Amino acid sequence: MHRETLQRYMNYLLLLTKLKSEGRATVTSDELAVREGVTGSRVRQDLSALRILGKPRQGYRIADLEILISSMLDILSAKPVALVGIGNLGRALVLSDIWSHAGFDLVALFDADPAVIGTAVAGIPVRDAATMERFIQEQGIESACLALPADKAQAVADRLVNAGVRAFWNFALIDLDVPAGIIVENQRLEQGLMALSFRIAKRNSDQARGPQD
Amino acid sequence: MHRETLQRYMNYLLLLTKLKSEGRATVTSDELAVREGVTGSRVRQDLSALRILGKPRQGYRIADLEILISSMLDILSAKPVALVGIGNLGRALVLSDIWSHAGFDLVALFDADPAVIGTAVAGIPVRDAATMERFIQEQGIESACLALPADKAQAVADRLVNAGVRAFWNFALIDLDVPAGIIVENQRLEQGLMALSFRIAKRNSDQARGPQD
DNA sequence: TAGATTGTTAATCGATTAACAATC
DNA sequence: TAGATTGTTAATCGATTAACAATC
Repeated sequence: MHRETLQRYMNYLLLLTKLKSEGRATVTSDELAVREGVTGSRVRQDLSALRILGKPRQGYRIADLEILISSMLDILSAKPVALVGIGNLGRALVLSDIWSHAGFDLVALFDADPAVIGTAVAGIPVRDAATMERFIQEQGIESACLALPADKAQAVADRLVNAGVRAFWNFALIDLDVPAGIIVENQRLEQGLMALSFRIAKRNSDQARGPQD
Repeated sequence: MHRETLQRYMNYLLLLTKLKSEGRATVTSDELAVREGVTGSRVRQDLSALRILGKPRQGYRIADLEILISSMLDILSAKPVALVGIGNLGRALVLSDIWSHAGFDLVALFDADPAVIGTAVAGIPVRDAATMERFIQEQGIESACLALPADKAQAVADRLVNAGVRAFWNFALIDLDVPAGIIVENQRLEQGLMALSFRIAKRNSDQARGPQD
């Protein structure tokens, strides 16, 4: 599946939650389309691909859509995940409520700093990174979030792969080198900011040229 | 410009930095293509669109590429930007080195919590959010990063727009309502994690079915 | 019933790849 | 020179839109 398509499904889900909070029970393809900047045709094809059926004159049932898109994304289950690196970013992530929304259950925190080992964040104890492999193996944890500096990420990733981790959510600005079959989802904050820079430059030059062009 | 294309330019830039650190001075379109998972043809078209010229048998000069892609993204200048919300996420962002890499200069921090007002992060003083509008106006700041809870983001965005801010990097999980011409770049951490969930589910089902399919 | 909206096929559009003469 | 690689045009491919019969 194309990344744009996946993005679209996630945006549908976001819109559905909003519509539901407004008390709506059904939604038409054109409504979703307008908010997503695409045609109703595209939406109907997306939903059709998921075997979701609507009814003429009524549209689609929001509750059905939510369940089917969620199950496609596999965010209804709760996959155990460990987070390594209890710095400011790590803490922010631990304290957020994104884990359950995205189909994960944050079960373990690790850091190498004696000052934070033994403390707890959001009720989850911070364990000594030296004990990482053993815990990961015993618990059968297959996903990990790396909230570490770039110079430490590769070494930690190597250890985690050896312990059985098969999927990473990586915040370090580095291309991790992992064996085939291991998934790395890079969260490059820098790129969001660069994209903003580009969009500002483009808007300013467009406005300078005038709207006729 | 399509979002995928913009992404590609940013990835080229990342690869160039890496190649330069390895002592390379030139790079061919096929080299960039392989690392980006695209054909040399696509790379040559991307670079051609930027009026970047290579030389047969040698490829492109890395130094030239870096400057031209950077100037297209407008990350060579230093646009002043303010950050609102000195929580864990805000601190992590302030302490990162992404601002200058992406063409921004972080010049002001704001928070409403008396406990942090008057303190400093990375040498930058945290100001009272009550004085936000005045400072933004006086300094002519046109960009802002929102590292706030979703329920406070809209109100702060409204105030900032009134004070002259015309571009937002938004971490709050909310669709900001802003006037036409104001740019909002949403950094949805949740979506990265959902994408990981989907990729894991897909890999696991692919492996279960076997590689023949 | 009448008509709004679906589900699906065909048409369009744009992005990507292929091809190859030009050239360093 | 010979040949690797560019720059660019044509071909292909896939995503998006348009169209419309089916239907609730």
